[in-house]
Amino acid sequence: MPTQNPWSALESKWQQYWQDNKLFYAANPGEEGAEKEKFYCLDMFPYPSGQGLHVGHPLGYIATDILCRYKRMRGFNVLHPMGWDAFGLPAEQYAIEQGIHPSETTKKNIETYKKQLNMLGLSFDWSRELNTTSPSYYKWTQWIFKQMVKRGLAYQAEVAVNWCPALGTVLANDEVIDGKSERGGHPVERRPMRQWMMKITEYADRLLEDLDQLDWPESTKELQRNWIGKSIGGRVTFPFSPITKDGLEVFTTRPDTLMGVTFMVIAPEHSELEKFVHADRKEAVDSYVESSKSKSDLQRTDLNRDKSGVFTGGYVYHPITGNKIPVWIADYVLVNYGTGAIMAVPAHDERDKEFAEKYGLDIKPVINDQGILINSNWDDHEFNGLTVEEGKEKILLTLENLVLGKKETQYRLRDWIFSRQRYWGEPIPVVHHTADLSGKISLINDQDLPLTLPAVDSYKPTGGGESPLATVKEWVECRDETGKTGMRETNTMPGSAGSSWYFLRYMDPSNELEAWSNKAEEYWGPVDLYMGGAEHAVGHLLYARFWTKVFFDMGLVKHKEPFKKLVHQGLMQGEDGEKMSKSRGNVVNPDDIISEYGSDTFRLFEMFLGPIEKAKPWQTANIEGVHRFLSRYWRLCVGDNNQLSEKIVDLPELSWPKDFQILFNKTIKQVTGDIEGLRHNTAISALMILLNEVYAKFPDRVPRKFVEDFTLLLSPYAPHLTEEVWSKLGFGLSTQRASWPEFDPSKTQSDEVQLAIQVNGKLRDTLWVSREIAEEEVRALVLELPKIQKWMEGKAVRKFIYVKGKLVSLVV
RNA sequence: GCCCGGAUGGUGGAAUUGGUAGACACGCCAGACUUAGGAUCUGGUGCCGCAAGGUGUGAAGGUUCAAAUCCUUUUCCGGGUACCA
Repeated sequence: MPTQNPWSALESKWQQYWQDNKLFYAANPGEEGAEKEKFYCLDMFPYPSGQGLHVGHPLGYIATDILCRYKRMRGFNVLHPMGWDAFGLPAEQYAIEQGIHPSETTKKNIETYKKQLNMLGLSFDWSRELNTTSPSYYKWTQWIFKQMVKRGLAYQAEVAVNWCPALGTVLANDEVIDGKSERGGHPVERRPMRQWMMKITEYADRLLEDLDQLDWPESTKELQRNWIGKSIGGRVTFPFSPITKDGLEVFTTRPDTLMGVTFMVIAPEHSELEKFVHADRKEAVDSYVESSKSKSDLQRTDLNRDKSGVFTGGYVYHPITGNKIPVWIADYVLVNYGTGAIMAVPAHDERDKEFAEKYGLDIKPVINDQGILINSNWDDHEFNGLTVEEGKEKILLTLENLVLGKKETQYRLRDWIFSRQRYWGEPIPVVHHTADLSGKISLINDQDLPLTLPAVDSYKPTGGGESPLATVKEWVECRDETGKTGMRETNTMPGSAGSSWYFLRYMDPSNELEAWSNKAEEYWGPVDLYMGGAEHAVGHLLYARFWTKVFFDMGLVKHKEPFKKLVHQGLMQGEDGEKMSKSRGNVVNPDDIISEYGSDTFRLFEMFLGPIEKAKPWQTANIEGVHRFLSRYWRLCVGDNNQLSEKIVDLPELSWPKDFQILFNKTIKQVTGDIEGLRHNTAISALMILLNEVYAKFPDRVPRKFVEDFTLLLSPYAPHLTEEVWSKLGFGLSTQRASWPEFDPSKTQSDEVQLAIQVNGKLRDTLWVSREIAEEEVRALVLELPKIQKWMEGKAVRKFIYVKGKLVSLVV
């Protein structure tokens, strides 16, 4: 039989007390408390799924909660809110599986989540709770969409999209993994469709540049840099005839290799393909185009290294030499990057080389091993002897003078596909005035927002690429303000719409738009610490940065970046070291752990497992350690009669043993630094050492001052037990209203230190000395040590190294 | 393939950023108190060795008086990305 949580009654008591007394309320500008320095600490809000929380979810919440509780004690005005990201595919699929309307399942799931979070004693300001699916919230998501349209940043386009037949919707690039849907792992194909798009590419440069000023994990910044994928190079025209200036345009990052071009390759989908195809090659080209069309993206990548292509029969002319260059088509060239065509330099590009070798095309080296241009002179154009960098510069300049080239920058980043053919999302506030949806549109008036999602029975995808909303006739057909009839847009917004601005919404929980441009954002922004999973490194985190920059340009916010510091909590694996999942059967439910050990033990244990950002396996067996520690603390403070222990007496700090005074001050220093750096595992270990030492040094009488300070140090970690002890100590207010303990810097290290004595790099002895001892004195003492003399036997000291307070190293 | 990150006892992890490797815990061993203990307390615990001592941070080299930490090569694991010209 598992033991029952011995502290369950006091846990609920204090959780209630905190809520009743608004202990975690964040003061807005103008309110009492707002004159304090602000600290905005945000956890990525959860997706309330049907499964509830597993022990991995709270990891980040607990870590930030500890920091927030500490910051309040340090006198900060702390904003620590929580909300629900509930629109989108997962919620809808869950609803379809269960046969219940998504609004109902969402409501139920949120209740479960909230109950579970509250059980953990997390200090959220629930007065600011938000929900992306509530009309009062998505009213503003729709309003933002309108601003995007007005600024030309949201537009419609017929684009090749990631269409997932099984899900019946398009997916954003970051929702597609290995050619399969992130949700469910269904196959995804490319298909042209009318979509709403967000012009994130217009902000590519700023999104890239501003990364430098962010206190984010370097790996995440690098991921975003790669995703944006900026390439600097040039656009070069290979003319159709030796005398014309129009021709096949290519993008290259290596203009220095221009003289090594031996053939051209265009993508099978290239729009100017017909211009190159020679009559006797038509059949071969057509069949190649056809075969690559039938290949899905997945097949194309599966085929991987094996390149294929055919000669078109057509030629273009080299912009400098005027030589004829054959034009091929091959599907290793992508139609949606650059110009969809490349100049092939098989001598200096692996892919071109592979292709040239397969089809017997010329290979002409133009750069030697030292990175110097060779074979690159033609007439009065002399490029030989230049370095690669000089070559890029000079060749591009030459092309510019010939009107056959110019500098150009390309990005890998694509515009954000902003529509989904789904029911469970924010309706797009647009009315179409033409039947084919490709003509005039109007935006729905601000006073008519929110445009609410109709309550319908059939929210399942239609399968034909249309949103289920299209079947709701009475909703689709509408009139605009002039009385003209129109048809509402039936696509909805993607799941990442609501999460791209929610951090701003918490700053002012009122429903007024003015809330934004006012002091609230100026005061609270940006988020000081953002905690969440690394899986959002390029999706959510990039979209949120993009919108923030747009808001900045609109004058709605004063900060260009939403999240100053970012930390990813590591993955909590199952006991088997595998990812926790229902199918593996290795999911641990926090409710079970809490009912057995209590939430303080649970909090402490999750933090004690290791560094917050590291992936680590859950180990229920190890929980005993922190539970014992808390029990020892409890027994020290509270007697069997449930009153404050009689052992606790007034004993001035100066009467404590000297080494304990040192340890006491040292521990305050370390715990303080560790909390600020989110090194909760080592902070807990320091607290354990201190408590062990109290048991050793004060078996009969425990100094009251120690109990008070220790209780405060422990309070961010174990808030329930410490509140109880704090009140038993006679304090009327919560530990959250007390000041964080100070340490005496002069007492954080002892005067006596143990030196390590090494002979020829090996540890041979140790020696206790005063910290400030002179080197000469150390030398004399060391040379007299019997063990050291034994190791020196007759040898002379060649070198004597003394590192103050640390060690002595002798070379003999 | 490319780009990041990691590898320390039986286990989770420490290590003042080049200075006594293994803190703190779990587990294990021994003991104390107990009718009893899966409660509590005390001691021990990297490996080899009775000991002196040797050896040891994925592997192999190197720099240094001194390397888990810096450099080179390499293996394995995790994450990202994939023909981006």
